[in-house]
Amino acid sequence: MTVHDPGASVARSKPSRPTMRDVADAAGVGVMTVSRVINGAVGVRPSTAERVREAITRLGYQLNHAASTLRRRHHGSMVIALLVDDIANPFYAALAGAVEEEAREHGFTVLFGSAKEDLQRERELVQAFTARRVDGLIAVPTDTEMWRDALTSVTVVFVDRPANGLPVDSVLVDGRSAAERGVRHLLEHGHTRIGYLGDLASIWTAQQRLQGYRDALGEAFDPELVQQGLRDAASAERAARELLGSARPPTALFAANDLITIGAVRAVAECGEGTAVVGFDDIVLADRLSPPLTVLAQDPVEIGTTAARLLFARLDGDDTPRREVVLPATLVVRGSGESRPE
Amino acid sequence: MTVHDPGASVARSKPSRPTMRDVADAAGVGVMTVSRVINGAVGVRPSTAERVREAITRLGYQLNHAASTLRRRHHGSMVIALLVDDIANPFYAALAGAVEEEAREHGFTVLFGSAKEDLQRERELVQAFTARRVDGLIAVPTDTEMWRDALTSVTVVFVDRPANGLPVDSVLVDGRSAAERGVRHLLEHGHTRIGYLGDLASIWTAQQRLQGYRDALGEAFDPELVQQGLRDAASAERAARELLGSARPPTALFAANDLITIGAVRAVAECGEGTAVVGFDDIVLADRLSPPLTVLAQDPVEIGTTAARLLFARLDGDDTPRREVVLPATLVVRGSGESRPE
DNA sequence: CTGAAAGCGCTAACAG
DNA sequence: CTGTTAGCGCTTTCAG
Repeated sequence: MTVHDPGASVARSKPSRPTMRDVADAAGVGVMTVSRVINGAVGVRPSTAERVREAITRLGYQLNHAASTLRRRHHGSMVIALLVDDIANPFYAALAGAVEEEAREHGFTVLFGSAKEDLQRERELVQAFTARRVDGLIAVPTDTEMWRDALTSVTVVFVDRPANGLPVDSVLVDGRSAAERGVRHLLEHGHTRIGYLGDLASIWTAQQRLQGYRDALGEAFDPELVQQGLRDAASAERAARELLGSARPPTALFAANDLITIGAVRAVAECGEGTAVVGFDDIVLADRLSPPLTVLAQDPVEIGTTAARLLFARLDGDDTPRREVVLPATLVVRGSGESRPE
Repeated sequence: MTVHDPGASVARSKPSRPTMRDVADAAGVGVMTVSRVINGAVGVRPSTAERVREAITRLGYQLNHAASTLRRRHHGSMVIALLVDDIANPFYAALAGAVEEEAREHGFTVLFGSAKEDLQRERELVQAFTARRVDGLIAVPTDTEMWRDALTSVTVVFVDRPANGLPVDSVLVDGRSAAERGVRHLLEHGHTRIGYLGDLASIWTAQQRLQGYRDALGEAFDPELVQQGLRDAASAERAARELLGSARPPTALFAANDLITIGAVRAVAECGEGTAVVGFDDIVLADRLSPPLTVLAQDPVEIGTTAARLLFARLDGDDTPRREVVLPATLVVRGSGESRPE
């Protein structure tokens, strides 16, 4: 025989929660009265409302949101979903915080998922979100094509990747211009051999940034200085070491995102003393590194806020033509990009 | 008259999605057959199943998860929620990533919310989560008391704060010991006047870390060197500057979390040259600061994974007595904590 | 192997 | 001001 100590044992097999019927019975009223009290008691006698409220707290009743939205057709689930590459990346974490804040102001709760640049996983997440009938979806899409179906059932806003003709709002950053600006900055300081460290070539932002790099270099572009497919700081560090250890090493490095910049900084510190670095995305304490890190800073909070506002405007009935908001990334000069080659 | 270009205009007023009835009619079968096909067709003739599947894809049907869990009592919503202080904080972002990973392996989707140390907000979030009938909840609780009700309806795991007698599993970090270890490290390098920079005194982890600081100092404890209530890097920097600018400034600083450490590093760099620093929580590129930052590193991924595993074990039926897992924070010696006072 | 009826918890649409 | 009836989309139960 097993003895359970209710105080020390974790409550299992949760008792089935009280329903509206239970509350109605306890208060001696009909279910509709309870429903009315819960949804902002209009047209309920104060004394009755009070009795109902008392029964609610006494029974510990809580509205079943799923059941309620099942019946009222027009009112949505009041949930939006956020689909990013990886929530653990500080950039997306900051974006998520901004989206949550905006959602909260509209009374929405937020689901999230990290696709990790995996198509299968992205599909599963979108599937899970739509099955849960989210009212809106803010996403960093990997494969634009698979989104066709999803669009028919949920309002979507893309972030970081263009709509490709799909009827969706999108929030982008002009990474091409920014990268060009960053590489030009290095050229202006006398560098001619500038290494490029980038993420997967399949990612739109990676393509844009590489394009900016090429545009700045023009004739001087040398494919031997380009390393792509870098998904984390460790692989970026390896790639940077490789470039720095080659026969004719670059005198400067352009790192195409935050994780890659971290790897580049490590590599330069350990085997590329004096190599200039310009990174895409700002990093915490970048100003306290030695040398202080020159970066092209995106504003994840602004991106998230903008995307969320576009989404909620749509949910509030805005049916104007689709919009594409392009935000800038600004060059923050701190030191690492201003050293001249020997 | 308004002309809508369906290609360029954002799809509004989503057409009501096809139901199981629609699929059944389209396939010329009853709804139950459709239901059976969707939930792993056992006992359905292959040819019939095929016709149903065809209708499903043709109509673009998607199961309404809310409706389905409404009827089947025992099967839950397959959603868990994560309640943290602030998802934008890299520490919680990493934790969230770990929780999501674990959830995905169990087929669960994750809701999240940031309470931002605001009781009202925490209550609203818990309310929203339970109304959505989440099966589980991983939370960094602000006010342990308000959780009593929630516990009756959902399985909860606490992170970063103790259960206080509530029947909940919890995952903690021994911040007292870690802080004591960190401060002792400074004492061993000759520091006697060590400033303390901490978060709100109401937060359990902040209390623990302050206690560790006091334990290490013993008789030498001086309340004048203690600054609390620091909620972000900016306020931490101000507080640190104040300590460093005082008549008898400390020769070392103990920063009680990641955000505070960032502020402390800034303050030291600008007006406390040579002041030793030990920070709680590791920071990206901490090893590349000058001097490299000595920290007490917690492992957010391990914390998140552990919490999620405890939760899913409970959801899978584990009804053993409640557990309290205590993880360590390890001293990582890098340089900023080893400089000796002049 | 398949379908019809009942009902999950709630709200819309009517009655009183 | 309040209650009754129907039914949201689905699964359970039970009868073919």
